[in-house]
Amino acid sequence: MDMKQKIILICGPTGIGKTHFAIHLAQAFDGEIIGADSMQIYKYMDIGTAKPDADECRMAPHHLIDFVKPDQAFDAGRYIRHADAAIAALVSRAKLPLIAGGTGFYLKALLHGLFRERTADRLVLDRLERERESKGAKALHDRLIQMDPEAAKRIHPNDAFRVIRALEVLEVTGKPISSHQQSHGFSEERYDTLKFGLHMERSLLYKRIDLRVDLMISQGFVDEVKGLLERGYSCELKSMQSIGYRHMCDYLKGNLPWDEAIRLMKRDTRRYAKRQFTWFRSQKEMIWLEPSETKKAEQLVSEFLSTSIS
RNA sequence: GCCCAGGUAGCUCAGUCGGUAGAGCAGGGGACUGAAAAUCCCCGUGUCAGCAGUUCGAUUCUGUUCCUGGGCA
Repeated sequence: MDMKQKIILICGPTGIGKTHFAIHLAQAFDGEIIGADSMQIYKYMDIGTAKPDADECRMAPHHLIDFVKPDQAFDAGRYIRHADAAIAALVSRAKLPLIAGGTGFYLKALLHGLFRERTADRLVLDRLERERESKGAKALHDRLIQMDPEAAKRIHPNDAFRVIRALEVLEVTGKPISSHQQSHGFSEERYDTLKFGLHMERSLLYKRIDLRVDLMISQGFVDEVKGLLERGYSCELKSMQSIGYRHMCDYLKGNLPWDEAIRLMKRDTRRYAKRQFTWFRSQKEMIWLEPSETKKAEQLVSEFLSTSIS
């Protein structure tokens, strides 16, 4: 029988201390860390994404970080392929893979796969997007009601992003997205996973977030964003529309006064952390720990590694 | 000490010609199948500062106490 590869997963909201926690386990179990973060993948975006620094990378090697240019397309499907390869490479060197990150969708995709092997059709998406601009989101949703009532029921008319995707899938594959989703159902278990979710009192986390934003500023975050613009990476890029980067763009373009830019950057980071909690809370078999409970985590990892699948 | 203006949601305030109240911001909950740090949905009970009085009924009127800000001494 084929045994699924054992991996450790560490997730939690931004700023809670995933990196530190993961490094601790990596050192304790001869492991290496594979990031699961949709923004830390980008080169030149270091301060604002809170990438692990040189010291931290020395303490434990990190993978899937800092390897994509800010204007290159990336998505969950590509993430799976890279992560699978990284896991296989670690296993071949007898290293324990520790997946650490805050992008819930990437983690879910890695653990359960996605319903189809092809990437979204950019041309079709763009055409639908233009149609939304001229006819409105409601018109697209009305069409979805006709063509895929099942999906239309689950997607809110205002969520143009998902309405467009559903129409694109229908057009490109000839099958409604709802039937793809139904037959896939995230039922596949691609790895044997021990899942840690880090949590702490909300007000405490928010204080840490506010402090971390101030720290980013003192580390030269504004210059980092200026540097990106000088390299030709515009504010319209998806990567540059992320938290912090979009706020600095607005400040540099004169759309926001400094204090307001900082205030909004902190607020939006807090809201992001809240959304991450919502995402991770709904995941099954999550072991919730405080970031300081590394001893307990070690114990659980030991037990996990000593049991074989039967 | 005196005079004036206030004390209403976590914050800034609106309002009730007497029938127990609502905006913005902050915040909370949720969704999520190849753009996910994105995208989208839902959520406002709070001794209307305390006490007493008038009234069928007071957060609203009256008195008084306390607190805050400003002015005069």
